Amino acid sequence: MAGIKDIAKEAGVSISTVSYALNGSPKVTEKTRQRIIKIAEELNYVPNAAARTLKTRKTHIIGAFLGDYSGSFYGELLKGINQELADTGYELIVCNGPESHRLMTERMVDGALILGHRFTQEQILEFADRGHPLTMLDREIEHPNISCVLLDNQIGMNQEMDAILETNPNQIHLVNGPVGNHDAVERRKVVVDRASAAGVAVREWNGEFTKRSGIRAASELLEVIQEGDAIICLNDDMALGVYDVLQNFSLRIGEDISLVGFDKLEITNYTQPRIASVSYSKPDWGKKAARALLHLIEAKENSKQTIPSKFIKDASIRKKNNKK
Amino acid sequence: MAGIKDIAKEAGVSISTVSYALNGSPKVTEKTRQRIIKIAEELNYVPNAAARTLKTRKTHIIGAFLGDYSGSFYGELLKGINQELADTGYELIVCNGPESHRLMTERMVDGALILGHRFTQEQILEFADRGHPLTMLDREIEHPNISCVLLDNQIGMNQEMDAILETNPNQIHLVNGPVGNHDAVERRKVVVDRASAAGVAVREWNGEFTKRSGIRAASELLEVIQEGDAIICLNDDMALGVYDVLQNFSLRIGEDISLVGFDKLEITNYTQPRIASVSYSKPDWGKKAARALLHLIEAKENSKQTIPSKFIKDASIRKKNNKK
DNA sequence: ATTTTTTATAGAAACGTTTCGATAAACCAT
DNA sequence: ATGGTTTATCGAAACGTTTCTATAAAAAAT
Repeated sequence: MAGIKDIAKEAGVSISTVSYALNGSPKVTEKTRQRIIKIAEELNYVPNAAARTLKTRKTHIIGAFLGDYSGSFYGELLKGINQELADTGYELIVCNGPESHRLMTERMVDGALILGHRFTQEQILEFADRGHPLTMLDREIEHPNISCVLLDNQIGMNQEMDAILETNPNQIHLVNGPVGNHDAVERRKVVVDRASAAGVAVREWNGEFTKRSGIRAASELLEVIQEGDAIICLNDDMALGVYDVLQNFSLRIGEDISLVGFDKLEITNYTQPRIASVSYSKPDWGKKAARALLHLIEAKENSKQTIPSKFIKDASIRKKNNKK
Repeated sequence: MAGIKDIAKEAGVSISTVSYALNGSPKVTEKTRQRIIKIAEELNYVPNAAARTLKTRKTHIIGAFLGDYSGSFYGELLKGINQELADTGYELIVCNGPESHRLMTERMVDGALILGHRFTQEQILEFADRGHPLTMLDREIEHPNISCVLLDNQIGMNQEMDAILETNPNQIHLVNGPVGNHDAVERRKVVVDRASAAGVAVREWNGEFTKRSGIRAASELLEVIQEGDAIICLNDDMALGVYDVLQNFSLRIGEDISLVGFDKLEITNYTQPRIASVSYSKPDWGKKAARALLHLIEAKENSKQTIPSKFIKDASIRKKNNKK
C-alpha cells in the first residue's frame, strides 16, 4: 500500500510537497505537480480516508438512515438524493442496521437524512447537540443543526376526503398508522375533522403502516363493515393488506364499499380494481432533503420545507350512495 | 468532543491505561476499569472511528454494493444480510452512488457484497488484488479474495420449461436480460436447450431486466405473436412490462398465450392472471453471502455456493395446446 | 551590487487512537 | 529479610495525512 511517503521518496521531495501537489494547492509549481501525479499513479496510490478524516474531520459521506428498504418507495427517494449529490464530492451510504447509530456518533458521516429509522427523539437531539447536521423527513424538530423536509399530507388527504364524502358513506373505517408518527397524525386529523364536519361516523382501527397490520385490521373490521361504508388506510401497504383479505369476502371494493390508501405505490395499479391513493414525488423529496442537508453542512443554515401531495382517483371508490 | 486524553486527565491515569480499560483488556484492574468507564460516560465519550481505523486498519463496516434499490427485491436480501451480521460487530452500509468505489479503495469498508453494481470485471479484480475481501452475487470470479454465492437458475428454470413445454407452445418468445449477465446467460441457456430438444422454435428479443425494456420488447413482439405462443421473460420486471402492454391486446394471457417471469416478485400475485415465475429465498441468499464474506475477512478462506430456485406455477400459463 | 520581496520547498507538529517495551509496585516462595 | 515473579501502570512510537512555520533560492527593487 503505497502512501504519500513513498511518493515523496520516489520523487525526491518532502511529504508536504506531495500533499500540496495532490490536493491542487497553488503552492507547488505545475511542473513538479505533474511529476508527482505521475509517480502517484505509477505507485497505484490511493489516499487513506482514515488518516485524512482524522486530520480534516470530514468524511465527505452522508448517510441515509431509513426504517427499512422495503417496497419501491425508498428506491425512488434514494434516486433523487443521489441525483442531487452527484458532483458535490459527497457520497451516499444507506444505513438501517440496529447499531447504525455508531456510524453517526463515531463521525463516519458528515451528516444524515433520517426517515422512519427507529431513532428516538432523545437520540436525535443528542446527535444534533453533538454537532451532527441532520435533515428529518419524518418529524418536525426545532434545532439549529436540524432541517426538516416534510410531506404536506393535508392537500392530498383533503382531496381524498372530498372524493370519499361525495359518495355519501354510511360510516368510515379508519386504519391508523403507528402512534406518534408525524404523517399518520397529520393524515388522521384530516380524516377525523372532515368526517365530523360532514356528520359521518368514524370507526378507528390500529395499524403500523405494514401490510401485516392491514391484514389484521381487515379481519377485525370485516365483522362489522356494511355495504356503503368506506375504508381509509393511512398508507398503501395497509390498504394492500385490506385488499387481500377482502378478496374472499362478499362485499366488493369499488361497488359495495370504498377503499383508499396513501403513497400511490406502483402495486396499486395492479389490484382489481385499482386502489385510489395519494401521490407525491419521491425523487423530489429526496432531492430537496439532500440539498437542505448540504446547505446545513456547508453554510450552517437550517431550513424547513414541505413536499406537496395529490389525490389520484381510481375505481376503488364506489359510486354515489343514495342512502335513506 | 471529549477524547481518551481528557478521560486520562480526569482519572489521573495514562492514556494507554484508558485505552486498555475501554477495550476490555485484562491488563488493567477491574476497579480502575470501572472508574474509567464511569468517567468516560460522564464526559460523553465516543471513540473516534478515524483514529482507531488509522491504527487498526479495520472499520468493522461491510458494504453492499447494489445496482439500484428498486423493488422489494433488495429489501428482502438486505434483511437477510443484516440478520447474519447482527452481533458480529460488523455494520452494514448500502452503496450505489456512481463514485462509490471510493468507499472501497479508500478502505472505508472491511469487505463488500456485490450484486448488480456497475463495476467492471477489471475494477473488481483490482479491488481483490489490493486485498479487499469480496463476495460476488452476480458473477463467478476466481480469486483468493473473492467468494461467490450465486443463484442456481437451472432448477427453477427447468421446472418452468417443463410447465411451458407441457402446453405444447407453437413458438417461444424469449425476452433476454443484459448481455453478459450471469443469471441471464444461465436462464437463457436452459430455455434454448430445452426448446431445441423439444423441437420448439425460439424467437429472441432484447431486454435489460427493466420494466421499460419489457415494454419495448412487448411492443415489437406484438406484431408477430400468435395464439398458442409462450412469452418467457428472464425476470419479473420485464414480464410486468409485457403484461402492461398486453392489457390492450386481443390475445389473453393464460388463455391464448402464456407469460412467465423469474424472481417471483410480490406484484406478480396481483396481476390478472397471476404471473407464474421462479422463486428463491432472498433472505437466505443475503445470509449466506454475508457469512461467506465474514469468513473471508476473518479466516481468509474463500468459498463457492449456490442458492436453489423453484418454479411457482400460476394461471398465466395456458391450458394444453392441442395443435395440429 | 546590495537589500528587499516573492516563491518553492522542507520540516515538524498535530489529529486520536492502539500497542510495544519499560518500570515500579506488589506478591510470593524461600 | 531476600531475591524472583507477577502485576498494574506508564511513556512513547506509530498509523497516514494536512497544514503551520521556517528556510533557502530566485526575482525584483533600489
